[in-house]
Amino acid sequence: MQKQADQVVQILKSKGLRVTPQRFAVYTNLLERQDHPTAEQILHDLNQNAPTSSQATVYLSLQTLRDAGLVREVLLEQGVCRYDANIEPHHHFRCRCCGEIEDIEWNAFQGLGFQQVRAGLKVDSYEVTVSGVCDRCDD
Amino acid sequence: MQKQADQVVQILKSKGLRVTPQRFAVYTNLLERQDHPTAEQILHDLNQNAPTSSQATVYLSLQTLRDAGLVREVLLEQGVCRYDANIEPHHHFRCRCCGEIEDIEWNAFQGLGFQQVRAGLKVDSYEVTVSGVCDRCDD
DNA sequence: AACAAAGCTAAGAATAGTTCTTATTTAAAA
DNA sequence: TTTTAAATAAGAACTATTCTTAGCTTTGTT
Repeated sequence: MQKQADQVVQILKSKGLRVTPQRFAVYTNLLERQDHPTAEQILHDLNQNAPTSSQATVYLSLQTLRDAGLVREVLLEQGVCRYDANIEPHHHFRCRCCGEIEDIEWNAFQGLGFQQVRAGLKVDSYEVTVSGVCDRCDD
Repeated sequence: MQKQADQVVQILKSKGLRVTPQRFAVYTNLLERQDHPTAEQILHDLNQNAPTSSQATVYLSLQTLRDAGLVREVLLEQGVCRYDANIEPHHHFRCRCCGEIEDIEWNAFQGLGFQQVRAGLKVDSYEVTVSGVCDRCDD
C-alpha cells in the first residue's frame, strides 16, 4: 500500500506536478474507484471524515490531472461531468435505467475501420459509447 | 418552402405536440442548420431580427422536441449541450482544434460486433465519437 | 362562432455546477 | 535553510439550465 502511494507520487512528479496532499488525495481516490464519480462525489468522499480539500481545489485538481493526461472526463449525461482514472483507451457502457457507467475493454470492437470517413478529416482517436440496460436493472 | 413548413407541422402533430410559433421556429431552425448549435445559439439566432422566443421557451422547446424524439442532444464538451435534428442513427466527429462537430454516416463503421461485451449487458444502441483535426484547421 | 380546458409562453427568480479572485500557505529547488 | 513558483481556501462570481407564476393560445366541444 505504501508502495502504491510512492508510485502515485512518482507518476505525479513525472508529469511535472507538485505533489500536494489534496492533489494526491483526489488522484488516489479516483484510482481506487471502479465507478465514474463526479467532482461533487469526490469532494464529498474526501471530506467525509475530516475536511481535506475545498471545492475549488477538487475542481482545479481534476482539471490539472486532466491536462496532465492522468484522468479523463466522461460526458454521457447532460450537465454531468464524470471522471475516470483509467486512461487506457477504452469504451463506455451506460445503463439507461440506473445511469451506471462501466468500462468496455478496447478490443471489444476490433475491426473498426475508417475507410468511409470523409477524406479531409484526420482521425486522432475514437471511442464507442454504448447505451443499454445492465443486469442489475434487467431482472 | 411552404411545403416543407407543412411537413414540419405534420411531424410535430404526429408526435402529439401542439404547433406553436416558438416551437416551430426552434425546430425549423435546427432542421435548416448543418452544425450542432447550443440552446444559446438558437435563441440568439431566432431573436436576431425580432424577438420571437424567450430563453426559457427555447430551453423547454428543445426538451420537448428531445422527449418526442425529434432532436437529440450531443455531448462532447464539458458544460456544452448541443442539439442535432438529424435523428437518423449516425456518429460524430469533433475537431479538437476548432471544436466543430460534423456528422459521420452510420455505415462508416460497419462490422461493429458486440461479441466481447460482457454477458450481463443488454445493448440498445451505440455511437462512435471520433476526435481529430478537420481540413479547415489542418493547413 | 363562442367557450372551456389543457397546454404553452414570458419574465425573472432560483438553482447547480463550475470558475475566478485574492490572500495565504506550501512543496521542492537552490 | 531560504527562496520562489505553484497550490490552496473561502467565498464571490459566473454560466447554463430549470422553476415559478401569471397570462395567453390552440384545439376540441358545443
